[in-house]
Amino acid sequence: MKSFKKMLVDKGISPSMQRIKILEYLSKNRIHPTADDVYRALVKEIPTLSKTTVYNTLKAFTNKGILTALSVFENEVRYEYEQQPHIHFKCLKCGRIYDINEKYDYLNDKYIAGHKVIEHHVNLKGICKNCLEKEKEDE
Amino acid sequence: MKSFKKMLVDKGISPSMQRIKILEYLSKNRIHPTADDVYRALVKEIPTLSKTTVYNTLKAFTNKGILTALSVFENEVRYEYEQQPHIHFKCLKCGRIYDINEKYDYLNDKYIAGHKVIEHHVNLKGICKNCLEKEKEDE
DNA sequence: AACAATTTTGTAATTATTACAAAAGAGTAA
DNA sequence: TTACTCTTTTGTAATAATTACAAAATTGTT
Repeated sequence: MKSFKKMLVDKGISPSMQRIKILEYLSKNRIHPTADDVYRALVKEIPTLSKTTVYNTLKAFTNKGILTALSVFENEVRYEYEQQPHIHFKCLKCGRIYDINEKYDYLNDKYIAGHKVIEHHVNLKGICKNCLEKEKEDE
Repeated sequence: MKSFKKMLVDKGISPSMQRIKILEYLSKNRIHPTADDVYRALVKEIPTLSKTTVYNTLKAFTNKGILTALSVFENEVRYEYEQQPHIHFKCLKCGRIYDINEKYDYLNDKYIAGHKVIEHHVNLKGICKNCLEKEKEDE
């Protein structure tokens, strides 16, 4: 597996310690964290870490296509490690965001009503499996 | 056509002047406005209007299903007058949001990976027809 | 070691939104 | 009309996410 360091170099980003740690965190914690989540997790290891660094780094990674920024119905941005396009499901009860790897017809690079599509996001909202089961138990 | 006043009464919302004007604005301006857009447009007519009223009213209307709240890739909420489910397209160049009435397989009320779907949003990002044409002209 | 370029840090500012209590308005019964 | 209650609106202050920006630290190079 390609090291995070090498990955950054390949993308033309100089691999500082902070940047490597942030990338590593996103790769190992597939929980769609906010910038603040990333900061709170890493400041334990890097006590001098600054939020501005986190914001700058997440933005830079997103621009380079290393991460994807999500707006799943909330007014805070969440990030995820780049992977195959997939569906996001947000539970209205517990707030968790699930990845759903169902097939759908990607419109990326296609034209629709004359508009050129670059990104195609599918966001679902509802009650997740866990919460549905809990509801049943409570009956 | 049902009056805005009657529409509110039917939904169990007492039809104050502010509420009627806000609903009327959303109905007549299908531009996916933010709360601030609504405020700035209406404060001309209603100089005493408060932003809190706008926020409260938009939230109440959304809860009653009169409006839909969108998070189309930005960290600000936009609102639209309730209508058939449709696709949203956000232009990366001009920032405009277009409604696209293409057919797609609505997952509402269905189950996917055991999760119950209540809302299904499709958000596209790209370059809109207008901006594509302008790009061509500039060549 | 000295220098230049890059990166990180910390603080202040900005923006969207919410909390909350006082003021205003509307409806109703005496 | 007046008194009373309930609802809605208003205005201000607080919160939360994000950005701006300049100083400090780090890195690589001569």
